[in-house]
Amino acid sequence: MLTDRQMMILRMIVDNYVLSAEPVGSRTISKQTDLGLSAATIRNEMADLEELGYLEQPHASAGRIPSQTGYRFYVDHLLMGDTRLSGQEITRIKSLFTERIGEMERVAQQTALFLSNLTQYTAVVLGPQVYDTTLKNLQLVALNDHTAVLLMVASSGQVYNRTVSMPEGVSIREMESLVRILNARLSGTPMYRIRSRALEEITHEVSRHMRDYEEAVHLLDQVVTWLESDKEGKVYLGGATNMLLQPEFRDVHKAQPVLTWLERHHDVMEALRSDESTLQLQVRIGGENDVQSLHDCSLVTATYTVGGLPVGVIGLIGPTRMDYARVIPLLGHLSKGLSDLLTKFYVN
Amino acid sequence: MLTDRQMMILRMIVDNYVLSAEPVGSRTISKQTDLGLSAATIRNEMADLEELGYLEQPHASAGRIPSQTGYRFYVDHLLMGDTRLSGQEITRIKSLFTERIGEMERVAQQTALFLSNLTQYTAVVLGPQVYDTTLKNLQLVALNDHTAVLLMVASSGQVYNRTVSMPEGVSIREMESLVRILNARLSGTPMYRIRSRALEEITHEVSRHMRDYEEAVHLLDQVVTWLESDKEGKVYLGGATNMLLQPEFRDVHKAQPVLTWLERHHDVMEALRSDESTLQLQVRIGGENDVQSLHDCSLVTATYTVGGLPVGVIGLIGPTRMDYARVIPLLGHLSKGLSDLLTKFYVN
DNA sequence: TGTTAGCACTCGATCGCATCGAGTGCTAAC
DNA sequence: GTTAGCACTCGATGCGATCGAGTGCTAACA
Repeated sequence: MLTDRQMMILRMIVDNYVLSAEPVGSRTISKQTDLGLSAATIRNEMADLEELGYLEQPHASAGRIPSQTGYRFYVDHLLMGDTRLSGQEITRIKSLFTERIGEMERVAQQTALFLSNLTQYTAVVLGPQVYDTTLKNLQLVALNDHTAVLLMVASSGQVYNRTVSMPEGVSIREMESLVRILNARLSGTPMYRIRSRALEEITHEVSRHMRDYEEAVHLLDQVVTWLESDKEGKVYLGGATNMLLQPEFRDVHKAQPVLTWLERHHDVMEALRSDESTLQLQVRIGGENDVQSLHDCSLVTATYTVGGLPVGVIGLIGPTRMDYARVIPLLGHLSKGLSDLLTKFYVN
Repeated sequence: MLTDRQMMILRMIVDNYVLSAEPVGSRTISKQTDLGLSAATIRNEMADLEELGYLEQPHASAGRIPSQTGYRFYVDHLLMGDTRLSGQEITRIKSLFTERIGEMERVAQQTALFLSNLTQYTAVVLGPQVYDTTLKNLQLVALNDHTAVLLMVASSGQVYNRTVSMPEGVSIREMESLVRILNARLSGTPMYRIRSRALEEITHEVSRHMRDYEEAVHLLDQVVTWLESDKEGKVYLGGATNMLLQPEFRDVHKAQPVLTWLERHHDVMEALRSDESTLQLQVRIGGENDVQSLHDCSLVTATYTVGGLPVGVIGLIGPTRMDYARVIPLLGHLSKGLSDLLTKFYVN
C-alpha cells in the first residue's frame, strides 16, 4: 500500500501533468509542496512509485508521467469528493436545463456542445433509447396517390417516420384503414410484443378491408417489421475537432484513428451503450477501452435516466491525460440535470 | 490567349499535380507527352504560363504547381466532356438510388458516405428544404396529462415534431381540439401564409373551445410560430476525417480550421445554400470561397431537385488540388440520380 | 533511519554545417 | 523554334557539437 506521502506526490504529479502535458520533475514537486521536502527526497519516492507501477519515465533523463495504473489509482482513491467546478459553472449547468424542452434532438445536441465547450474535450451524447417503451400512436399521412408518410409515436415521446410507396394493387385508402386498425389494436402494446399480437389478433381483420389478401399480409408484415426494428438511438458529437487541440494528438496520424472512429456512429453507440445499464459513472483509461483506436484516450461516461430507468449516455473523450477532477463531477451534475428534466416531462 | 500546346501542358501539369501533390518538373511532362518535346522546350512554355498567371513556383528551384487561375482555366476550358468515371462507377451510382426510400434522412446520409468513400474527400449533403411547401397534416399525440407531441407533416414529406407541455389551465383535450381546428383549416396552406390565415380566420373559433381566452391566443401563437419557423434543413457530412488524409492537411494547424468549420452546421448550410438557386454545378476554387477557413480548399456543389425545383445541395470539399475531372461528373450523376428518385416519390 | 547536498551522467532538443539532388534559367548551337 | 549543356538555387537530409532539464547514486548529516 502507498504511504500518505506517496499518494500526495502521485496526486501532485497527475495534477501537474494534466495541466502541462509535460513530464514532471522532482524539483517542481519539491517547490509546490509545503512540507519542505527536498528534490532528492521526492526523487527517491518517485523511483519507488515507478517501481510500484504508478509512474513512468518517457526516457532516462526525463521527469515522470503517470502510468495507466497511476491514473486509475488517482481516479479511484485520490479524487473522493474533490469537485473542482466553480460555483459559476454549477449554476451554468443548472440553467442549461431550465429551458423549455423542444425536440429531444436539440437537447441532446446542445448538451454535447455545452460539454465540449466547457472542457475542450470531445463530447458524445447517446440520444435516448427506451427499451420497454410502448406504442403510443400510429398515423398515415398521404402525400399523393402512391406515397404516404407513416408516423409512429412511442410512449417515450420519440417520433419515427418513414416514407412508404404503395405497392401495385393497394390503394392509399386501404393502407389508411390498415393503419387505423393497427393503431386501435396496438396502441399501448410494448414494442417487443407487437409482432406476436399483430399476427395473433389482427391479420384476419386487416384482410377483410383489403382486396388482395396476399398483399395485405405482406404489407402488414412490412409495417410490423419497421415498428419493431431497432430504432437505433442517435449519436450526437460535440467538439470532435477539440481532439486536435490536445498536444498528444498534434500528429495527424495519432488523431486520425480516433476521429475516424468517432465518425462511425454505430461503433460509438455500441461502445457507450454497454455502460448504460450500470447506472454508475464509468471511467475507461487508455488500454481499458476495448476499442483499439481509443488506446491513447480516456472515456468518461455517465448514464441519464427517465423515471429511474437508464435511457442514454453522455460522455467525454480526451487524452489519457484528462482532467478527471473536473470532468467527473461535471458529467455527474450534467447527467443528473438531464435526467431530472426528462423525467419531469416524460413521466406522468 | 493560350496556344493549344500551352493548354495541353497546363492540363498535364494539373493532372500530374492532382495525383502526386508534388510540384511537376519539365522532365516529367516531356516524358509523358508524345509530341517528342524536350524538357527545355517545356521549360520555356512553363515560364510563359507562369508569367501569364496560370502556374506558380513554390520556390526557385522547384517544379511548377497550378495557380488558382490555373485551376480555374482547367475547370472551365480543359475538362469539357472529360468524364473519368469508369462504367463500373456509373452503375454503382445508379444502383445506389434503386433502393427503396426509407427516411429522407437516411438517403441524405448515405449519399454523403457514398460520395466520401468514392473520392477520399469530405462530402456534404444539405437535406431537402422546400420553400414553397404547404402544410399537409398536423397531429397532437398526448403522452400524459401535461405533455404531448405535436407532429407536422409537410407536403414535401418531411416530418417535424416537438414536445409541448401544457401551460397551467389548459387541458390536453382543449389542445387537441385546437390542433384539430388548425388541421382542418390550414392543411394545404403554404407555410409562409400560415400566420396570416391563422390570425384572420381561426382565432375566434379556437377561443370558443377554450375556457381561457388569453391562453388560447397565446397557445395558438406559439404553435403558429413553430409552424412557420425556419425548419432549417440538416447538414450531413461524410468522411470529414478524409481531410486529414490529404498531404496539404497533414499539419494539424492547417486541418483544424476546416474541420472546425465543418462542425458548425449552420455556417456550412449558409455557405452551400447560396448556390442552390442556380441549378448549375458550382466550383469554388481556393480563395473564391467566401469562407476564410476554406481558402486552401475547393468546394464543388451540385443542386438536386424535386419536380424541377431545387431543394438541396450535395457537395465535396477537398484541397485546391482536387480531382476535378472525376469529382465534377460524379456530382453531376449523383445529383441527377437523387433528383429523379425524390421526384418519383414526392411528385404526384 | 530518513533526509539532503553534490555530482556525474543521460538523452532529447536545438543549431550550424556540409552534402545531395531535383529542377530551373540561360546561352549557344542546331 | 527547338535543344543540349551547364551553372545555379534551394529545400531536404544527415551529422556532430552543444545545451540543459532531470535523474541516480554516494556520502554526509540530523
